[in-house]
Amino acid sequence: MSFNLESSLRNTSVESSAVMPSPIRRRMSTTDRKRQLLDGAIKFFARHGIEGQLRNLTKDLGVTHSLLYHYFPTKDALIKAVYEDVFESRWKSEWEDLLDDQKLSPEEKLNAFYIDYSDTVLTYEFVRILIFSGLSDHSISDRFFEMLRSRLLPRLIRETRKYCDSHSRTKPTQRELELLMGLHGGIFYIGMRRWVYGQAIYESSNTTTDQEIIQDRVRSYLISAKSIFSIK
Amino acid sequence: MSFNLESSLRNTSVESSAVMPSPIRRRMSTTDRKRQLLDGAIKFFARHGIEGQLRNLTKDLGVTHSLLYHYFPTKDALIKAVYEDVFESRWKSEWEDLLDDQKLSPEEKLNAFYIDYSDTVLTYEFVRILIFSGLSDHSISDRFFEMLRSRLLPRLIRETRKYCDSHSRTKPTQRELELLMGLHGGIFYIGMRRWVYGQAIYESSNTTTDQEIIQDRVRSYLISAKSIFSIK
DNA sequence: ACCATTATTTAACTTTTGGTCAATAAGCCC
DNA sequence: GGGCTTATTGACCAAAAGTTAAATAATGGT
Repeated sequence: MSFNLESSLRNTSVESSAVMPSPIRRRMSTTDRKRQLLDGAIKFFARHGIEGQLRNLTKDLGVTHSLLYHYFPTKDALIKAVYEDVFESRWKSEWEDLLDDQKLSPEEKLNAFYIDYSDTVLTYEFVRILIFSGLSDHSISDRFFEMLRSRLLPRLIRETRKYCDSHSRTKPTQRELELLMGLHGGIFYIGMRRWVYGQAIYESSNTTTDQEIIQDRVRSYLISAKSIFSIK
Repeated sequence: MSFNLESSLRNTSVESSAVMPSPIRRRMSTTDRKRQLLDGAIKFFARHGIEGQLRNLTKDLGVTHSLLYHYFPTKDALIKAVYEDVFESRWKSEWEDLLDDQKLSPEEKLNAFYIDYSDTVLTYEFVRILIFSGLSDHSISDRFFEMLRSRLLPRLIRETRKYCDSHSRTKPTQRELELLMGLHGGIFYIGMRRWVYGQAIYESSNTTTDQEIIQDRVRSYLISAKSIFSIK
């Protein structure tokens, strides 16, 4: 219906005038390109949210936005793929093995676990995408927390009890879980401050590292757990 | 250019056929309507993010989206007004007085403060809007954390030191601040779980309340602070 | 070196959406 | 009750943004 004359003129005149040597059209293998688009989408949606425009996403990658539709039928499908990928690539089954390791003390386990957990989970992409998901449809956040709840929390409580000289095998109480969530949330909050609120957590001159912070907090958690739960 | 015939037909036929008695046009005072629109916008943006469509926002309120432009010149102005309002209405200057109160012990102060802080800050609207702001432009989140950093954290550290039998007036160390942020983040995480991840924190059958959780965590924080900082 | 395949682009269409404005009518004052 | 003010609407516009289809051109196989 509408001619859209001006916009056609603007597009061609500004960017790709007939004189310019047209950029070489690179043709990649299906799998490589799909991977590249997915990685780009992860980075892009992490920054701009899932409402980010596909045209901008592909502009960063040097391809047309139409190309997306060769690999993903709709924007929703792309977002879903992003969620899947970011979730799959971050969750480590080794965490369970680590927490079950017989040779480590409870404190060593918690330290090792939360240090590695922070390294893999508290990244720009993951933190932001997890929160974007939570704010909209919960699609990954639900899965993530289900894994946490069923596979990690019981082990963490078990180790906490061990530290407190208790070997009870009863179901974790609400109070135990909440104290643990205090630690867990406090650690996740490091990622929030850094990647959501944009705070530089500590000055570069300072030698404090994430590791030291986490070790302090784990120690703090265990000490107080002992103090609170050991007293009958 | 385009007639848009179908859509006109669809709109009128579904909703407001000529036979229907046209809904009475209610005329409110400027201040009342503005307040109502602002409140609606807060709720709406908290749920859908600032990318939510104005037409949907006003549909919930039973008015046309054009009416918004009678009160707010642009969408950005509305968002800014939402940010202002939600921020202004939540920050309590009494918190500083409370933490300076001479008659309370450090533990009582921290408990009272974090219980009230949770009640006012850890609401659906505030938590989500703060995070939406952080994810996009930081406009309120920066202001909020600046208030926190300059007015609350020093007082909280001072009380922590008092609890640890130290009356040092030196600038809070990174380590002290990080331990405190562990508590603070752990408490904010309660709101995250509830309003972002959509988790019911504890079963209704359970009698554990937010108050008890917070008291546990404050106690845990103080105990471990004493244990970590008192040992020379 | 050519051909077939298909990755990639160009150009369109459609719907959505922020924003404008003249027309309408609710409430208030006399 | 009539008229004035202005809150409210409805129709509209233009740009944004998702989606599609035909045209183009890399690449690999023969």
